[in-house]
Amino acid sequence: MSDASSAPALYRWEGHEAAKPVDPKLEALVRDIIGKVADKWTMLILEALEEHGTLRFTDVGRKVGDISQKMLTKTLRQMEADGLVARTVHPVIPPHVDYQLTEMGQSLGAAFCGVWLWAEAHHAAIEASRAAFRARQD
Amino acid sequence: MSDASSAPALYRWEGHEAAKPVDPKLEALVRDIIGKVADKWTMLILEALEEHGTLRFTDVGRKVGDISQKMLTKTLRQMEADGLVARTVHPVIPPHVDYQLTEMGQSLGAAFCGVWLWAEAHHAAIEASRAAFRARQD
DNA sequence: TCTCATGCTCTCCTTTGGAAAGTAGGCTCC
DNA sequence: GGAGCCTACTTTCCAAAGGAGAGCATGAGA
Repeated sequence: MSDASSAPALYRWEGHEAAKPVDPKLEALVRDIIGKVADKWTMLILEALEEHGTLRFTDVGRKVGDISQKMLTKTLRQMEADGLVARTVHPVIPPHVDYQLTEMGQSLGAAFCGVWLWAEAHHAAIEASRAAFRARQD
Repeated sequence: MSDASSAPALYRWEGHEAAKPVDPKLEALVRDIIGKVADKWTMLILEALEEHGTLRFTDVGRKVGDISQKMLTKTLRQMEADGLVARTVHPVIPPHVDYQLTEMGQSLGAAFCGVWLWAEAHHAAIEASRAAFRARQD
């Protein structure tokens, strides 16, 4: 992905576009996916569904924690559109909607597993870094 | 942090609480780390530094792409505070500042590697899902 | 003297996200 | 028979996050 080899590589900040020898479509798409997927709520919902299997709307919110209904709706919709979760509506009164991970959602959950493990493994080091950084600021 | 005296914040919407056998402190901390780390810009910067080694401020911005200087500064500062990147200031004129991943940053990059691979492997399926979802909406 | 280079910082304005109230509609309880 | 109730949203209003672009410091070179 090194574009420094032959491209002038001008600043995006100044209105130019960097010439990239990589397929720009794929690049943009992967970037878009990362932008959607590397989201706090997406990760948290993914984890909740991975852990509990099938959940109803309110239960997802409960497992995730401090999420507003708006973001819960929006994120679930986005995940549904991307094929990460399956949404099953039972046409009963009162409404009953189930959410569960698709196969693709499960594979993404597996991919994120390493990040969770990393967070659990390094939280002490991170706290130490933050304290040191704070001290350094004075 | 946890508003309930002895349980993590659950059932925020209705003010109830559910018994979770997990340590709420660790839970909150890991959640905080995920909230910081599961960020579009953090991931993109991490990837840029992982791929190119040491980069200067403007180069990071160039490699990342469409990032505002404000977010670049803010995200780099956050990553520095968390011990993910090392910031080296060479006191020359004009200013010269280098950024590179710490060991911890590299390990996080490795943890995220699976997500990048996932994104590259599933982008076609995601696009198909989106198209199908869009069609379903009509 | 004037400009440039670099790593920020500041200001202004748009977009995003949170809190809470509203909605649909069959069902139960009085 | 009508007053809620239940659940999955939706809407409204407001605060916070984020983007665009200009400004700043400061010595070197033109």
